[in-house]
Amino acid sequence: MASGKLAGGAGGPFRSCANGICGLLDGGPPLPRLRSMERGERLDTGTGLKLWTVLGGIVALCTSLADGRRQIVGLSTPGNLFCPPDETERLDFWIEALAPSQLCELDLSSHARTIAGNATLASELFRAAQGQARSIYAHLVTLGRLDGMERVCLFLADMAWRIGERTPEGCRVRLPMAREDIADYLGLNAETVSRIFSRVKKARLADFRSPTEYVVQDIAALQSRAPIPAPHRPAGLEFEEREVALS
Amino acid sequence: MASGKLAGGAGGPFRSCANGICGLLDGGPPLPRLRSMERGERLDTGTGLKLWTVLGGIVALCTSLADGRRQIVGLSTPGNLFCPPDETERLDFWIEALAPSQLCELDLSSHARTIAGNATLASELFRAAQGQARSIYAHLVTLGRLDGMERVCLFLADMAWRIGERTPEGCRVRLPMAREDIADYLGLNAETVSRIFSRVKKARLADFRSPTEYVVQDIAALQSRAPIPAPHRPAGLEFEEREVALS
DNA sequence: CTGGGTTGTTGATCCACCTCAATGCCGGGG
DNA sequence: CCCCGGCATTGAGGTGGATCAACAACCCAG
Repeated sequence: MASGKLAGGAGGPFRSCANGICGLLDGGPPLPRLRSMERGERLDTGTGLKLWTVLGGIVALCTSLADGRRQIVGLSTPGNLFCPPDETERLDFWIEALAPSQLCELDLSSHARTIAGNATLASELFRAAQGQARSIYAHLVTLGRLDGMERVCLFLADMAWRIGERTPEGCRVRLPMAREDIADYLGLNAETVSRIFSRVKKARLADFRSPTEYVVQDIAALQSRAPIPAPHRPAGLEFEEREVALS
Repeated sequence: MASGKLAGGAGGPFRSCANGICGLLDGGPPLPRLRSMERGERLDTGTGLKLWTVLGGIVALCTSLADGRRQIVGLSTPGNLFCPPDETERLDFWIEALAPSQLCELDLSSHARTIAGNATLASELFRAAQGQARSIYAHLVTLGRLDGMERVCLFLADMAWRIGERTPEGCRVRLPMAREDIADYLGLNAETVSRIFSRVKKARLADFRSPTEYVVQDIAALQSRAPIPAPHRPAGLEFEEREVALS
């Protein structure tokens, strides 16, 4: 009999990651591995089931096409947990730091039997994957049906929720990624992103203090420029804070 | 002690769906519910965890935006298993038949405790969700980075793998959905889809015998028009055929 | 067979975004 | 200090796909 939290809690993401999931594994090797990544550094996801938590910075899950076009399929900011597709059916995925980042890797590939034998762990993983699917769907609709202005407003609002800090003059965001990266996430190109930023500023939806910093007075107004809402909670695979009783 | 198959097998998808998953539930009510849907008919996904298998026809998982734009986020053809996002965070999803279809619904919402207590079932669900995520990622890259011609070629090749029948003159496909539906799946509009079909025919990549039927000589050539491959296996949440020992 | 509704095709036009190119800005190193 | 490389911004011009509209093909009912 044991008990643990799967996320959040006093220890922060790393502690909870280690305490929560690892507590569910029966006596394997000490699993969590801490990594630091420079901007632009890539990490191969390899084979087998792995989970990552972002401790600091911002990382992207990326793919590229045969001709070099890149698409970022997901962003993770501190507190997010994510899990790349384990089998890459000729689409190769990698993890890339868009700014200096720290993350924690949990390699579960040698614990397939543990997972198959631990219902609590397996159903938590299932719940988490369901949550992740939800945010991919939202991104998919964004790419399929929204125009540039709508995509950018949604993105700026999303980043404000994720990493903005409240100040007396509004929500201040230090943008930790380049225009190129934003473009590859939104299915646009860097020049278009830059142009739309100028339009956003002119429309007073966000105030750009520098290329890497903006202040939003009214996040709701910003995201209502798009006909679907941005998630108020950070997107990505994430465990909710709740107790789970283990058997 | 019991044993079952989670998909495929002699009984076809319905039997396996009933035999497999239901066999994993401890004595609840007989769960699988058979539904017939007319073209255009919608089915609300409701709340709670539900799984569907398609027995015949073709169904789509759809969303729409505040201004009416529709996006089809996934297609399911016979043999596919799918699972809509359970919580619709202000994005409303529904299931829509694009042609007369039959499907089988498994309502697991009252079996949360069973899932949390049955490691085999929970880890199968997790594996299935992982597989579903993989196909959403592929679709996301399609919408983010491919042009119209590439999207359409990938789609035609995908449909050939899913529902084509081999004939001496090539792979013959009866297209069970309207141009509008294809457009909403590919993030285009109906006129553009029609125009691109004409280009595909002119390029002899596929031979349209009628608006709803085409023959492909070389599926590989078709999908190689796009820089990423179409999945050879039908996309969507799908259980592989394999035995699972239950405890 | 005929008429009406639905769906598919094709054309003309427009516009959002891409591409290419020039310039500006900033930080680091000699 | 200047120079240089990387990134952001802005402009000019081209294009793929959307929009609007006309028409053709087909299905079904009467």
